[in-house]
Formats: sequence, C-alpha cells, structure tokens
Amino acid sequence: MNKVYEIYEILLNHFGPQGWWPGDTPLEVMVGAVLTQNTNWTNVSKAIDNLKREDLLSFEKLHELPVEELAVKIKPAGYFNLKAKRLKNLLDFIAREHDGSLEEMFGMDMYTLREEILTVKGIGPETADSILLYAGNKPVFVVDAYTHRIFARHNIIGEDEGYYEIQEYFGLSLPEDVQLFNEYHALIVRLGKEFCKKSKPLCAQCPLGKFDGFTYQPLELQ
DNA sequence: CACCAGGCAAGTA
DNA sequence: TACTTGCATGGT
Repeated sequence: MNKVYEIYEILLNHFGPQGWWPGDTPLEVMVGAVLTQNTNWTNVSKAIDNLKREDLLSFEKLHELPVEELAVKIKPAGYFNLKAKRLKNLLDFIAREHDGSLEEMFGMDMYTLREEILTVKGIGPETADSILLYAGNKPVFVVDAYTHRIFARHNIIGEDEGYYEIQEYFGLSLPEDVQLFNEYHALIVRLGKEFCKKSKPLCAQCPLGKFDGFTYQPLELQ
C-alpha cells in the first residue's frame, strides 16, 4: 500500500543502518551540511579535518576567524570562497539571533526556526533541513537530487515535482520520526550513489528491482 | 579525457 | 516563471 514505507524497509534490509550524520557535535554537523553542497563527502571530510587539526571547530573560533582564512582551511571541499562566505553568514546569524548557542537555537519551534535559517544567504531548503534533522534532531524529511531521481524513475512522483511537494509527500507517507527520517535519507543517498547515477543506472542489480521489477531506460533509448 | 558529487544565488529572457 | 551559469576540488 504505502510504497514509500515499503521502499524504506527494502533499503534498510539491504544496506543496514548507515550511521548518519558523520560528526561529533551539532556544530560539526552544521558545518558539514554547508560544505557538502554539491560536493562529495570525502572532500568535505578533508576540510573538516583541517579545522579539527587546528582546533578551530568551536563556535567562537570559527566565528572569529576571518573569512579569507576560513576559505583556505576548507579548500578541499571545493567552492571554498563561496562556502566560506556561506558559513560566515550562518555563524553571524547564530551569534546575532541566538547568542552563539546552537542549543538555544535548536530549542525553538521547528517551523519557525526553518523560516529563520532560510533567510541566511547560502542556506537553501536542503541545507536548512539537513541542519534541522541531523544537527538539531528535528523531524523534517530531507529531499535531495537522489530522492527526486529515484522516486521519479519509479513513477512514484512526477519528474517535475519540486522540493516542497516531494517533502510533503514523504511527510504524509511516513510517521513523524527523527530516526526514521535520518535513516531513510541516508539510505536514499547510498542507493543513489551505487545504483541510480544520472547517466549510469545499474537497475539490474538494484535492490529496488525486487520492489517492482522496474528497470530504468534513459529517454533516448526508449 | 569526461563526468559527477549529500546546492544555492544571481542573471537572463 | 523557467532556464542558464558561476562556484572549484578530487575521485572514478
């Protein structure tokens, strides 16, 4: 009946728990959420290691660090000038509106906080939701490019569905559970990386083949 | 060599 | 409103 939940069970059974989000503190998770925009996690990890090695991964240290110096530290994550500004915008916002306290910030109502975070330049829907879910333990479903691609290819959602439409669909299909949302998004990314790449889908070996026998055909081959 | 990775904002028509 | 482009490193 509920395809969304059935697929979750298949993925969890196939891959096992993914242990997201890698990061020891909410601050580290939040930093990672910005750095991983359009970027492979292995590169983000190098950038975060740089910050850790120099003991810069605290709110005060990061907030005080000039944006030009921050850019140098996060270079391996790519888009480093852009991301340094975005991180700075976010840190300035938290210092200004929440006295530099993530704990205080995450004590807010989830929907109000989401609206606030989205006003920060450089924080879009996916980054905001990743921060809320993985750093703040709030029950928001994170939609990403894989979610869109996988579920559109299985004709569960439309190819032209937007972020909020997809998010609403998942919200209506699943119990509001932080751990479930956490695990499901991580499983979708795992599935996407291994079996549902843009131009190289591996449908024959995909665990969702057991779900509906679906095999994706690129449009030009149909 | 080409292509892509856990996006977003600004510019164009 | 609906595309397109800049941002940039590193893995496959």
